Amino acid sequence: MGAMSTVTGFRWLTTEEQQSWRSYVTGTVLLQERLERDLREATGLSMAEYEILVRLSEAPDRRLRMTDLADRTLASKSRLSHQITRMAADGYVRREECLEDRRGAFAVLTDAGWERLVAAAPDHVQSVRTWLVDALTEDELSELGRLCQKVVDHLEVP
Amino acid sequence: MGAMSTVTGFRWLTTEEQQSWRSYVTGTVLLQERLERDLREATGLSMAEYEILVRLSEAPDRRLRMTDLADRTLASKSRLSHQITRMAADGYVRREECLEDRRGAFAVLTDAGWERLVAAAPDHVQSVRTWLVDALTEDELSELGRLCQKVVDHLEVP
DNA sequence: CAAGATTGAGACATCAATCTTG
DNA sequence: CAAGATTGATGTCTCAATCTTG
Repeated sequence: MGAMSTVTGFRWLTTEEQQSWRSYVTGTVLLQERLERDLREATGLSMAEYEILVRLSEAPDRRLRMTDLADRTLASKSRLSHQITRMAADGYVRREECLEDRRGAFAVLTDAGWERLVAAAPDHVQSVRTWLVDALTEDELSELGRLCQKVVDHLEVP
Repeated sequence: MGAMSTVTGFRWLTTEEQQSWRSYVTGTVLLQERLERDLREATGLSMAEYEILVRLSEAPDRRLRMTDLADRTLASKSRLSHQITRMAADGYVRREECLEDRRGAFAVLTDAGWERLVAAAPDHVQSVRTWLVDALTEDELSELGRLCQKVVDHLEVP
């Protein structure tokens, strides 16, 4: 497709940019799949479920408003609502109504959910360490974090 | 959860490692969603479809064996097969049998598929440029690519 | 039996519509 | 009307099972 640039004047990616972009896509996809698979095999949880358990466990009274939880887990309200329905059926969370704002709803971590998280966390952390942290030097990991944060900031500001 | 380390001796992530990991997750998820949405709105294609069109367009005779195409698009055989079924129904690709190995099958890019790719490519490249390339300096993008490639190599070798 | 590929069932995501309360 | 949240329909992914040929 690059040949078109001479005709249209459109700015394609340079060979080096393409290469970086390719490495980025491959790395993020493969790492994501590996972590997802590790977690699933070790604990039966998906990353989405794990993230929800973590966020609730960190919150005061282990409860968060649905919108708040959706923001923190990078999920849409719809996706989160379906997910919470499933996790409530499994007994890991429950819904509670919000008294201050009657439109609102809380998702609350149950004791079973807490136990599930405690049991799963070491496996997941080990997996992140094995496949990401140990793949890079300390400085490289910091730099990766910094670059990703730059991308985040650029996405949110423009 | 970090408090457990004193009891169990398990090695959790340090604050800095956690921060890098968080930025990484947020960045990759948000960028992925943004590019997916941009492409969908501009062209009606998903990234998965776009990737398939690209890989086929680059191949000799615009055709690839299913397994080969699956590898290049980082998809499972199953996912690719379903996807090709849908795209064939839309007229962008067609299946052809393999004469050398009768178990095999080719996916072949149709003219309509080629036209679809040509129409979509500038939008997608612009989107990648806007949200990733322009968010970083030239050196930073190279470094991001290098770090991701290190992760890929580490995943494949261990 | 292994490799290439497909299929169907069930899990999950997305999108638009809906309902309720501010 | 906007914001918080849920729902149902539809599309896509995963997993295990299957079929065919090497």
